[in-house]
Amino acid sequence: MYIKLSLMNHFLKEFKDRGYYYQCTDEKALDKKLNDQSIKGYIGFDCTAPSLHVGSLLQIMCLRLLQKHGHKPIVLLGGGTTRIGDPSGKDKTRKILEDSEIEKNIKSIEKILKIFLKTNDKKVSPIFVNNYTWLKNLNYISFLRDIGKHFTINKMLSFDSVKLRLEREQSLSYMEFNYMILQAYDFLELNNNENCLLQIGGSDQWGNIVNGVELIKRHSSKEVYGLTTNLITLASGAKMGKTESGAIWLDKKLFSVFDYWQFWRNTDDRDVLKFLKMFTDLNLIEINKISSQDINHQKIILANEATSMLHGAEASVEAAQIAKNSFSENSTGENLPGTKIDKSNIGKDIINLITIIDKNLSKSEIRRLVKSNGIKINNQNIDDEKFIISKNIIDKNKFFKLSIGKKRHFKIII
RNA sequence: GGAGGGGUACCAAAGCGGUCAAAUGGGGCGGGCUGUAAACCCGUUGACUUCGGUCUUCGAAGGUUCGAAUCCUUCCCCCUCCA
Repeated sequence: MYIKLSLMNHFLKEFKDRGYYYQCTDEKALDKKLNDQSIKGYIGFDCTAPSLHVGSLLQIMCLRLLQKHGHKPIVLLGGGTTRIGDPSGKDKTRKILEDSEIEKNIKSIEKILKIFLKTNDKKVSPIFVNNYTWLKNLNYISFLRDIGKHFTINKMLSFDSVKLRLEREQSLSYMEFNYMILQAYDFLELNNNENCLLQIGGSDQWGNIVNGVELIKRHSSKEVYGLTTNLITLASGAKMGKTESGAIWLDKKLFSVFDYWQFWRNTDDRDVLKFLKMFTDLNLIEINKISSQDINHQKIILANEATSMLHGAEASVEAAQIAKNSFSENSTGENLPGTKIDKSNIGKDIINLITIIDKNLSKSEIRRLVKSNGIKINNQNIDDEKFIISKNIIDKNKFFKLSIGKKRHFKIII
């Protein structure tokens, strides 16, 4: 009995200690609820993108934390609401996706979430729902009578997502205007069907979440809770999860394991402790100990933890090994993931070769790289743009190492 | 509806007949220093190039001119103030 209680206990405390907490509809009541019983809590995921990226990782960590404390996470995939588009924080109506695309997105997003929420404990195994299943069949008249009557336009107009749009005189379609009602209805639906008592979301979701809580109070006279997470601010002021070169995807098809590991390894010194707390399973006492160690060591721990959580321990170790090898001076590149090229490429010059390796680089850019000592073959600087890929550079194992800048290394297999 | 201001490269913002592939800042990229960090310093930042140049860019389409981002016409889109 004692053990069971302690497992459930202090979800909110840890939620705060890890730096997730932003606000809560009724903190005391929720804390009591969470400590008294195992509940179900949900987070909704938008299905606009082909996968999830690091920007959604905090929400995923919240669901994991629920599990850790003996609560059951519900993943709501916004198959229905994605067809409408959340106006929060957006100036313009988003382009509406094709149904087939949304379905495809849902599948790959679900796949990622299943990795993070995998557990042998049935009591906390995740429930996946798609709000399209209930939204698609809504009857307009009865919806307006049952649900619509609980919303006043006066109040709806006061929400930031709506207000900001109107203030800037940017059009807000009636369709989008309904988004918040649908999200509130989702909560009601989950409360009815699953007895879900909690919705978690980013701080920008506060308005939508509160709507759900209030709808349930009015419609079903039941008390449920909303909890929001901090917006992550990086030391550099940039947005978490997006880099110049694009999003940090959680799908290895879109963003390789090695790059993912590197992403964490390259964390700004000032963000390391924050990230260890937010994005690893290490307990806080342990993190505290780690934080006094060498900063680079801390980053490696962060990278290992974050990568193995998503891609598995084995892949993480491999990535760490590749990193170790590729950043040591005399690495032959043997351990790098290989890129195969056709042997007809022997005899081509360096410019044309790199065109094949990175299709985003233009020939002018490659020329510039060569001129500014940015290209290496087998750790040798290439300063002639007419350098020909000849047989002499190829190792007996039929590969050579190509480096673009200091951080991008390729094992080119012929 | 009335009056005015504006759309320039990834972003912000100068240029307002030739010397403009377009100042400056931010961002990016490469190099240096270091620790695969930050800060800082240097270089670079349309494409193609036989490195001589060539081609495409300043909201869109036309026009004037030897010559236009710059002048004219039409159109599209934004913003501010008044009603």
